[in-house]
Amino acid sequence: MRIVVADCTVDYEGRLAATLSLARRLLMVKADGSVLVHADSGGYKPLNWMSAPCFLVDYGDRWEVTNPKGEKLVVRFAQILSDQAVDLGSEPGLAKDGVEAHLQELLAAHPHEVEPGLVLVRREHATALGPVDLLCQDGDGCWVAVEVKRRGEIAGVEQLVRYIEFLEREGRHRPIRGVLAGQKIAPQARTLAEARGLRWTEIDYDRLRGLGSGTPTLF
Amino acid sequence: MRIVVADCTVDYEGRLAATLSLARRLLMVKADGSVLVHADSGGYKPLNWMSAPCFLVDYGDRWEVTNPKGEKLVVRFAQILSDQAVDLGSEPGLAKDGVEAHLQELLAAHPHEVEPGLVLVRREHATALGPVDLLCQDGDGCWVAVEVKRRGEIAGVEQLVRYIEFLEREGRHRPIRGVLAGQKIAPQARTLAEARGLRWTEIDYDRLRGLGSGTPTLF
DNA sequence: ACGTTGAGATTGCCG
DNA sequence: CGGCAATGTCAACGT
Repeated sequence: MRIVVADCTVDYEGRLAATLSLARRLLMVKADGSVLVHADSGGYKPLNWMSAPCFLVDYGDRWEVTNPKGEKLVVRFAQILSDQAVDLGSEPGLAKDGVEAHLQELLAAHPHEVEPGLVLVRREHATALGPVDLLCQDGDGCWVAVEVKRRGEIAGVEQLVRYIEFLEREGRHRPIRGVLAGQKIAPQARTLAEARGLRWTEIDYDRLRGLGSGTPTLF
Repeated sequence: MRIVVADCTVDYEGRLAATLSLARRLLMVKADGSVLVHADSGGYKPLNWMSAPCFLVDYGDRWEVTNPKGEKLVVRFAQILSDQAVDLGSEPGLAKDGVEAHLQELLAAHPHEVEPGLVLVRREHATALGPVDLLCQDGDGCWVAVEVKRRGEIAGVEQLVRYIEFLEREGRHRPIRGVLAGQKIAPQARTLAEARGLRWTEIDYDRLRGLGSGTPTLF
């Protein structure tokens, strides 16, 4: 990686056009060729960047970075204050815990947390439109399709509607109704779900995690 | 800004839990307190980070970064190879051109570019499901809801369907039909739009920009 | 190879 | 201030 601190202007032309006027900034050139332009604030996103694969030509007073899609980033230097090269080696990678997959796993183990009386029949039930997260049955034998989202939004409701429509039409799981389950369900998603005749429910992830991922103890 | 190159491990606990095993990485501490952990590849996004507002305590062999929401990032150092402080000053800011807002503005000024004979009645017409980008009428007095997208995809079609349904049911704008307008309309979006009885049209942004944003000259 | 989906987002707008 | 949508997403996964 190459780390440069410099007074510069930056111009990007590609998906849109974006310009940075003269100021002091941090530039990173990663081993894969990608270029990042960072200011001293503004969160984790660079002001401007070019993602790999791309090609950098260093003219000394400016960099021209292009990629195969025809996008172009030009950095013009007024003054270079620091220019440092370091070899970082390879990255062993990031391990994550607590994403949607975990929520789905926990709800699969505890379907009654979605709705009392619910029994899991199949997880990731395949349809032509994609997999239904949890396919269940309630105490009356009615099928229940559960869509699990970390955060439930309108797109999740639409997705669930498509599954329900498909399963209704396909005929082997009738009657069927749908439930959107998530840590948070957005107000507009609630409104749309209700308008579409679907239930929604907010799940307490911490409580659920406390129940464990195995079969719950009965006594 | 403080720029550190070091062999380290990183642990994050917050919205989720994420762990990085020992490797050489670039750490940035911005003036607003935010911390970024970058590898030598992987696009513009850091492996791990903590956004401002947050608070860093430097114990020499480790950093503990916390924020008011109770999230925590811990960096443990095995070896620090470089530690550099630079003053970047303030950032004059990024100027963008060519995003969805521009396209909508231009189409509001030139609705006939969406469809000949179209007249704009209201921009950003509010409904309970969200604002309709352009509410127009055609030469026959039929209402036309126009959804503007930089890139038209399936979600845009679904969005337009919801608006049409709502406006139909609500009754004050009947009859009504819908048009999806964008610089590019994805093949799947075209298919779905047609299946749903909606029109779609691709807009030549450069040509539209040439027409200007004011009222078009008649003669 | 391409389409789909999820993600610790961030910003701006508007109610 | 909160809800909501857009963003030059990006990466992983499945067909």
